[in-house]
Amino acid sequence: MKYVLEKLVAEGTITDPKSPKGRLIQAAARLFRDKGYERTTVRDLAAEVGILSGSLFHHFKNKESILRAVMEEAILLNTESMKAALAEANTAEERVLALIKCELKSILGDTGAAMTVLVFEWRSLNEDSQKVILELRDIYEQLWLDALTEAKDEGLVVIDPFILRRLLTGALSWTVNWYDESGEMNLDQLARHALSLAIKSKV
Amino acid sequence: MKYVLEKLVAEGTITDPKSPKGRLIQAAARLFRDKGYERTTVRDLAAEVGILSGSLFHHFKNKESILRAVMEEAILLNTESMKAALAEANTAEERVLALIKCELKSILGDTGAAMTVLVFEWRSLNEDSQKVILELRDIYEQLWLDALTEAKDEGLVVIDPFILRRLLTGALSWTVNWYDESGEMNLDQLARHALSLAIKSKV
Amino acid sequence: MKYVLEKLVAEGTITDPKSPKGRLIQAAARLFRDKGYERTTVRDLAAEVGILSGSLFHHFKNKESILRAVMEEAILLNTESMKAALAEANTAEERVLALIKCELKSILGDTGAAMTVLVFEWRSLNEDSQKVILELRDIYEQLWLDALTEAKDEGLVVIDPFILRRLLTGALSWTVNWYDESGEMNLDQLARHALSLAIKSKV
Amino acid sequence: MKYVLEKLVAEGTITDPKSPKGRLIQAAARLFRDKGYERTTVRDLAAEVGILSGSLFHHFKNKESILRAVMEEAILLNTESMKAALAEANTAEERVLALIKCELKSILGDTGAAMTVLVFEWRSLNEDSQKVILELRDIYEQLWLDALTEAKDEGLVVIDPFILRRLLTGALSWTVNWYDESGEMNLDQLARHALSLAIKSKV
DNA sequence: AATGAATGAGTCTTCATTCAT
DNA sequence: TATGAATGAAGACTCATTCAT
Repeated sequence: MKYVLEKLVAEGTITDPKSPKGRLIQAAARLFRDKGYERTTVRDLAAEVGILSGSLFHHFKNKESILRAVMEEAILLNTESMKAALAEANTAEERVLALIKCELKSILGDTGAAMTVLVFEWRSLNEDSQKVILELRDIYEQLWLDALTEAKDEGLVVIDPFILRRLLTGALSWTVNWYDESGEMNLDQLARHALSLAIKSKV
Repeated sequence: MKYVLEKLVAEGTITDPKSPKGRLIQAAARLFRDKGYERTTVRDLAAEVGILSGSLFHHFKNKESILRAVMEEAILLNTESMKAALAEANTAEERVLALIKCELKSILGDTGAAMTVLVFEWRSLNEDSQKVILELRDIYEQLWLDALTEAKDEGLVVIDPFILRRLLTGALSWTVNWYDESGEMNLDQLARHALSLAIKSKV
Repeated sequence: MKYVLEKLVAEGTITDPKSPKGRLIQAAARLFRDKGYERTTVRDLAAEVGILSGSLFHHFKNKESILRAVMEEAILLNTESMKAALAEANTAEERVLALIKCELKSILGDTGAAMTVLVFEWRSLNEDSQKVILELRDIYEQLWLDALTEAKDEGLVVIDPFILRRLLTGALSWTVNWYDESGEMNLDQLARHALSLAIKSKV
Repeated sequence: MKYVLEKLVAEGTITDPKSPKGRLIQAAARLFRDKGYERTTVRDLAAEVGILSGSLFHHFKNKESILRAVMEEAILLNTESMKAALAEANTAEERVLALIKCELKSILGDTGAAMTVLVFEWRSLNEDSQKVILELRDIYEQLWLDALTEAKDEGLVVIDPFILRRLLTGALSWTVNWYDESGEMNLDQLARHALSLAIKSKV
């Protein structure tokens, strides 16, 4: 899975997380999640990576473009991760489970901060940025819709895939507010619980 | 159901929505949802109810206390509505459905803006306010837990009620982002879809 | 000495300190001294006498006129007290001592707050008010100058009465910052110390 | 005497009066004296040194810290000046005279505005700042007390040095309200008049 | 006389952004 | 690239004053 990140960095699709700019994006994701975009000052951001606020504007045009980068790179990375995971799954049910796991990982793992920001700070994006992110989001969502439609065709799912996806989106993204990875339920188990909501399988 | 609101107003538990202060709370809920708490200025709030910004501070100590009132009154009202709905349900399954309907109404109906604010602007609340709201929230959540535990005992639910509630919380609150009441699915149908995720009934 | 106050109240020269308006003036003197004129709000003033801020403006045209009343009445009262004290003194030295005592009483006694305000909040007075107070002050100061000039003529004082008065003004008014009436030095002793600075007598 | 200032600037104890920050402190002293701390806006301050109000907060955390700097630097400078003056005096009487001259210079000369502010705006300082200034003041006052005690021991002074100092403090600081350096009495003569109040010498 | 909601100008302070070095 | 002083618009909040009741 690490390959995905490396590949995207090599391609130039996303910023190397070890570069100054990459570290800034990561710090921003964390700060925006913890304090909110509006309450995070460019001074906070700069301090987090050890530069002064003025220097930030050598990397980004303005504050909003940092927010956009946070969101953009998170989606790009997670879309690619999903494709990789789907490629290794063999049945419809496996594919849905793979997507659930992948989404949970993106929400609860390294890109968690960015994913939370994606949900919570959407309004802070200007219209142009929203449009760009929305397009990326569509690609991502299409992977889900394809898998759920397949499951429906096989009788694993009873309700409309479109509605199911939306109920699942909420259920999964909300986990960030309660799931504790150091608790007794691991991420795989959580994924199976979620799957049990979505699918009537023999599990 | 209107009785619930009237009763609470009469008690003095929540502000009369037709009073200046009540209209301010409603306007604030809408504005905070649409623009975010930080991006909403006190001038915006005042303009919305036709007063000047300084006059706001006759009703509320500061901006944050408006946010708190929005959240507080929404929870109080919805808790009471839930109790009323539960009182009319006769079986465990009916009770779960009643709760789902009630929560959907609170999210998609009149208090929808306030409920969204409750989720999205939590961080803008100071610690004291958070504590107060958290206590109100506990009362509300206990109603859910009781109903789901009962359903589990009757074999209608397979996963831990605690986890189920949390998955449902996410699924239901997310509806605000996609459900269109003027579409072909009415709120009752949406509630039944959601119920089908939670419960293995003969439905 | 109480007669002086009663006489002035009876004449209508100063406000009865037991009337609402009179209590307001006294409260204002205290508040203006303790917090400063600017930092004292009309709400503070109103609260101190148990009314609401709006009601204040039935007694006084505006905040500044309260300040002016505080100063005006303090000078009027103290001027009258001085005249009474001078009338009872028989020698030049006694007269100077009488003035010192009288001024110390005005600074350290009931009108102390007002006298402090007179010194510290002078700039908060508008030009017209300043002119009015200045005229009252001139009358008061003439009493001093007459007594010191007489003492000079008798050889009790060596330096220019004008300069001496000014040095004394500072020395006496500053006592408000350090003199403690519950300490071991009483006001009479303090007055004699001050006299010893001013006069070369056989004391 | 100029050496004292230069030394303190070199040490970093006080701000260079020619630096932007130093000019701000001087302008603040003047403005605070003339209009009062509360009535002086940060815009006034900024305008006085030719910057915009926002830029002020690069030099000072807030308005109050400007007030504190005004007071702090004035005391530090005057304490040092006093030490230098004392070092050049040879008798007890000379030392008292040196202190009087020094204090008059501080009140009527370059630091006059700051010294006035020190007296008149004390209440506008927050508790912490008051504590800091009070400690500096103690050092300064000890120099006075030592000199007066010595004079008392030599029989030049009859009253308690502590009380004498306080009477003198008032007399000297009040000069700011009346002494006119362009008048016929120069500062040396004024100092001798003040000395004559304090000391029974052969003068 | 008293009330108290409303006014609206004014305050300090914050902060993204710029730019000469 | 980095700095950091300066900008200037905008924000929350305060407060003396007014006025209908």
